[in-house]
Amino acid sequence: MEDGRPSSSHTGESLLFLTDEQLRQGIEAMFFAYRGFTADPDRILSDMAYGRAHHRAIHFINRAPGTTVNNLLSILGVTKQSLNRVLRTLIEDGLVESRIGKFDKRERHLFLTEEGEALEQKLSDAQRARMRMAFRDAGPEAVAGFRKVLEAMMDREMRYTYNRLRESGS
Amino acid sequence: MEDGRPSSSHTGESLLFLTDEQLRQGIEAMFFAYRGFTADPDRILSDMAYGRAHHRAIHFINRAPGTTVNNLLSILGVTKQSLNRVLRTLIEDGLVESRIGKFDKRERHLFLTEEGEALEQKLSDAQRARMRMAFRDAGPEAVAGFRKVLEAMMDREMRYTYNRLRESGS
DNA sequence: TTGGAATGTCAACAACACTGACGTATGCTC
DNA sequence: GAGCATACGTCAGTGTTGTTGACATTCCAA
Repeated sequence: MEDGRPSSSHTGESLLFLTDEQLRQGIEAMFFAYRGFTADPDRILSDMAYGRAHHRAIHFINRAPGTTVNNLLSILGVTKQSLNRVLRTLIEDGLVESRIGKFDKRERHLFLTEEGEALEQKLSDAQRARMRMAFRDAGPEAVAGFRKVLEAMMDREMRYTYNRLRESGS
Repeated sequence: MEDGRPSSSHTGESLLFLTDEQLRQGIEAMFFAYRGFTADPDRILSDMAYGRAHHRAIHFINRAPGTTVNNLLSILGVTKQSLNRVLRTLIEDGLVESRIGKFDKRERHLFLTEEGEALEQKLSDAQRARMRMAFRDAGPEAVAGFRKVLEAMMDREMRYTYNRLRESGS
């Protein structure tokens, strides 16, 4: 594969990555990589009574402290009933604190407790270690491409959310 | 972010993609992109009685026709009970055919029927359309980097499986 | 005061994963 | 041929995470 021709045809070279076979390989790469991506936190969580949904909630509460339930809902893309079940256990277990809004008292602002931050750290350490390894192995140019393709693959609203988090994060 | 220094320090530039903030953004990119990645097939499947698990089975049976149950099991990384539930419905509905092994009669070799191929086509058309768009928007160099990072993110066995499928596919 | 928004909660259900146990057919080895 | 291992299927139970639908509460705003 990789065509073999001595890189003469410009169009041939620049469109090769759009063949069905290349697209299929991209699809499979996403599938297998996502498995690796979630494997480490999943292992940690399986010992406790928590799952991937708890991880996601903890991640984004840590990322945007004081976020409202509604906001978190739109980030995670699940129903409030589904999120509520997760949030309730996290609050009961003392990992998340829910404070009534100062201005709008209907809103609940979510924060991690010290204990919650400790778990977040533990989970994200594992996940970042894998990401760091992958980034290091692949090199900076590859990482830029990785981010570019992933961003192009998101739905519009998700891309917007993603970029808002990026701005606030750094 | 982006450090601000006038790109003099080579090490600073090439290691910037390993900061915690950059790694977190990589993690979030994976999360949001995977949502987009599965969104289109999910929409199609939600109309029928099938889910993501059926899609995965159909995809890999199409990709490696005649694969055994055990082989499919190791590709998908689930238990045989979980796969069996999915396979049973697909066989009952006439999308998948299971043939007894010619040499080893304990084995079952799996194939898509015409109807199964039709659904596979429909699902992968949607998924490839998104992948094609993302690849086109990002450009060939980005695609190469995307693949490089994803491959580095896989577990070893998955990387092996992924590459074996690549060889057989093209 | 009435309407709407944000939130919480209850109930029922489905998809998809898991473990554990058991059965059947087949293949391999001694 | 006997005994063990392998490949596959199945039954039963359980857990996480998602969904709808219905309804209550609280609060803000017109």
